Amino acid sequence: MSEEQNVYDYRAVERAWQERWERDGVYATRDDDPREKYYVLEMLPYPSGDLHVGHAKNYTLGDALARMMRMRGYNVVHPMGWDAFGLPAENAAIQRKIDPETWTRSNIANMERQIRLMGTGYDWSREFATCDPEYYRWNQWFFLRMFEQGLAYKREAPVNWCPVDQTVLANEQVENGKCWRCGAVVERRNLAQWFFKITDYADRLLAGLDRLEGWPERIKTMQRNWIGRSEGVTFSLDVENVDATIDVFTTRVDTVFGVTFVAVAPEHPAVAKILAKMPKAARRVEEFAASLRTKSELERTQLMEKTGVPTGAYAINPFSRERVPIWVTNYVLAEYGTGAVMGVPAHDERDFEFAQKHGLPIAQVITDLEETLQAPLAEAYVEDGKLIASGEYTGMKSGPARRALASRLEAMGRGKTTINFRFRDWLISRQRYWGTPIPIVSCETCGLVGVPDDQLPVLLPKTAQITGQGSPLANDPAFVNTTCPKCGGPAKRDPDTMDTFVDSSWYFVRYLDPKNDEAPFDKAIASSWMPVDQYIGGAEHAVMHLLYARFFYMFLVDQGYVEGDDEPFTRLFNQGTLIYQGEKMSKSRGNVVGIDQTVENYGVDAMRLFLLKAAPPEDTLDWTDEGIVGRVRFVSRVWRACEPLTAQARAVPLDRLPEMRGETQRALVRALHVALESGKSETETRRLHYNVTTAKLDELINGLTAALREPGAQDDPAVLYVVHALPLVLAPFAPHLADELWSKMGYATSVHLERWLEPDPAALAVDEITLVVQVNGKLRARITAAPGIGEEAAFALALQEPNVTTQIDGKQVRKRIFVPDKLLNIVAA
RNA sequence: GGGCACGUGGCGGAAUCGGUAGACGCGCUGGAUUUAGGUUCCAGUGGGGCGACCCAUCUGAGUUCGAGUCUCAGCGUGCCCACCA
Repeated sequence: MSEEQNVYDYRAVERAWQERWERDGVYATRDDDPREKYYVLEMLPYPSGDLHVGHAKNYTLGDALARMMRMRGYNVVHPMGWDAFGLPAENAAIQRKIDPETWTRSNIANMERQIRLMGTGYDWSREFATCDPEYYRWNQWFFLRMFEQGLAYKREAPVNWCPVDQTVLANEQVENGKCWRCGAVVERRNLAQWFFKITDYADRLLAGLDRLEGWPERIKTMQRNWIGRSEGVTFSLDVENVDATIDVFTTRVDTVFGVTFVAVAPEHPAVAKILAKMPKAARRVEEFAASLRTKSELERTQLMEKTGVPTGAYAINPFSRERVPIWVTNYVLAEYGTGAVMGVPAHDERDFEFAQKHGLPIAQVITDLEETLQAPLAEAYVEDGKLIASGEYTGMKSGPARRALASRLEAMGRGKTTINFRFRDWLISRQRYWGTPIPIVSCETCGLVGVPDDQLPVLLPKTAQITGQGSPLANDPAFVNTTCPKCGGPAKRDPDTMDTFVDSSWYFVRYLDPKNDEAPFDKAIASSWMPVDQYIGGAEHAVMHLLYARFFYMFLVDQGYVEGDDEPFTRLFNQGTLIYQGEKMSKSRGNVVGIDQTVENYGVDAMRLFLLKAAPPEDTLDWTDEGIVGRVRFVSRVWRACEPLTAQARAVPLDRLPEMRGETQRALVRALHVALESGKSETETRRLHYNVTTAKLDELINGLTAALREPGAQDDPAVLYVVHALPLVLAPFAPHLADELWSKMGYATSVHLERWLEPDPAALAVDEITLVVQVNGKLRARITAAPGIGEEAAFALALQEPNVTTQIDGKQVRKRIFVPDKLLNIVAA
């Protein structure tokens, strides 16, 4: 056979194996498999249209892990589906007059084709799209269960409104005051909306993080910051001559003697009562409030100076009995704490700035322990310290003073210790079409009534007009007008749809029983597979999806739908993003490298190997068109080295080490076992640094190529042993090449159903080691010795090295540090 | 402004425990094969020096027999949060 004919035809080989895997159901998973379960999951993709190599990076890592775990003897489930609801489909409908469903389904078809093209080993029998009525029916069903529990509720509140997308947004979906989707500046509006009471789970969501040892620390930190727990006290201040009290929350009650004003949000309920008694102030306060109402949250918080107007009323400090003015301000948020704060300019930066601007007194009541602080303060002193000018509490340190003052407030019946959270309930209603309809009917006599379970799903109406003007469901009388399930009278359907993050909050359980039409999933089946052992996805979901899904799953466990731990994702791996031409690869930047072209030009296995090899998976990866060439070379080298020997190789058994004639053979077999060891340890430690394992594969192929140059190599048992084993070690990373070689050896079943070889300590052992000799910590010689050489013998050998003797000549050996098989350090002076 | 992470050749990166810095790949240089180009194979490739050697992991201190790795300070980069009382 000439060299030219032995070219690896990756296009034909890869296509053939993908078809065969599909036909033979190689990646289908059974519930009754007795092996230990392992659930690998990549975050559900949104079907935007086309995959690029950034997606491929994500799926390749999950696939390599799934294949590795399967070969290590686990019953692996590795499903895939589609996060199919969402705004882009609706925007396509507005711009191109395409039905959102048609647009979405065709994107799914294309992306599924591309994922199959990548040879990723999913169990496609579990696939679904969240826009399937068979799926979103159960969103509605869970919504109703939450509604019954009071965990889903409707209330009017100031909410984030995106003027471009014409819908409200959850707090988590507002980034720097702008819409996470379109970037428009978000407005505040008072609207009646549906919420999930995620704040009921605040403590559990926090406590659970401490148990998630397999999560990146930074994601846990982000969730902790987002939840934002703070301990303090809430107490009430009387308002002079007005029948109202103002509650304030503070973490620094030790500064309470320094209160020189009270600041309230314009929306605070006490404001109206005060203005009724203060007609002179009413006009300026109302004007001020009106000027704020039209401002976006962004302008109100970030771009504006701290400002406010006095109400003319005074509050009484419960400790000092001092009268302090009540101001309406722009920097106190109605939605956080009590919507009012005690103003302590001396010890809070915001209050300091506000007091300076409005000429309010600054009363220092905390000093540093050395008492070096001089009044007047140039800036707020916000550290803990020692109380001064604080009545009977003067002289106490901040910590004890906080406890003493809190007890006193409780004794006075004026306050209590409080835990406050920064995050709010999850706003889940959207004034858009392409989502799960909220299964609630509003009846004039019965109020809000849940749609009965046997009438689910509430289907998205095909009749709705999607124009971008107003809410499509609200504008569709055929959908809205209905009868009340309770009294039968005329009623209206809720015109909103659910945030698509509801869809992705429990999909990972549905995969386990995807065809169930009597329940969202079978309890026993779901409980046997959950939790997800390894979840893989980007860090952009740290405080959205990953928080919502944890909350949702806690609810599922509480209600007994699933049994077991209430954390759904045991381990989380955050993939790094992909960089191309100096920028993050994305469709909107127009710098994407497509899957189809890459696979056509280089082959799937080369693409996978490059994505695994170029950087550790958590790092950002630079895609280079030159870099992948190295992997194409690797694939060809494997093929040229192994293919001619496939017929003979199978005769050399893999259950024991082969005959090894010399050091070349020992080194070659060792290189195989080093690669096996690397793959095993990267998987077991969950570090997943297969970039290192692929480097070991390079060394193995370099060794094999070198060994094949020696005469008689074609019949060398060590060479044939390595060739025989190679498909097994390649399988997780280059699955097509591995199966092709395996089948050429005469095996009838896929290599992916075989066991990964255990690295053999005997193969890894070396018969000589290099011992580093240092003098005073500096490298002076390397000596070759047998493993396990003793300190005295090593020292004797070291003294024969001229570089060592020169260095210690005329000095006294003070000390010797000996690390067996590694190093001898001679300390001489 | 706060928090977290990171800083190693021309480039991506390796060094999992404090113990040979730069594995492996890309690129580059030279050679063999080839009519030529490409492919493939071989050798070389951090800097300095003829040399035994010296210098080198952002900068500066420190701990240690020994520091890319630990500590402190500074500089730089990235990400997240940002009037949260």
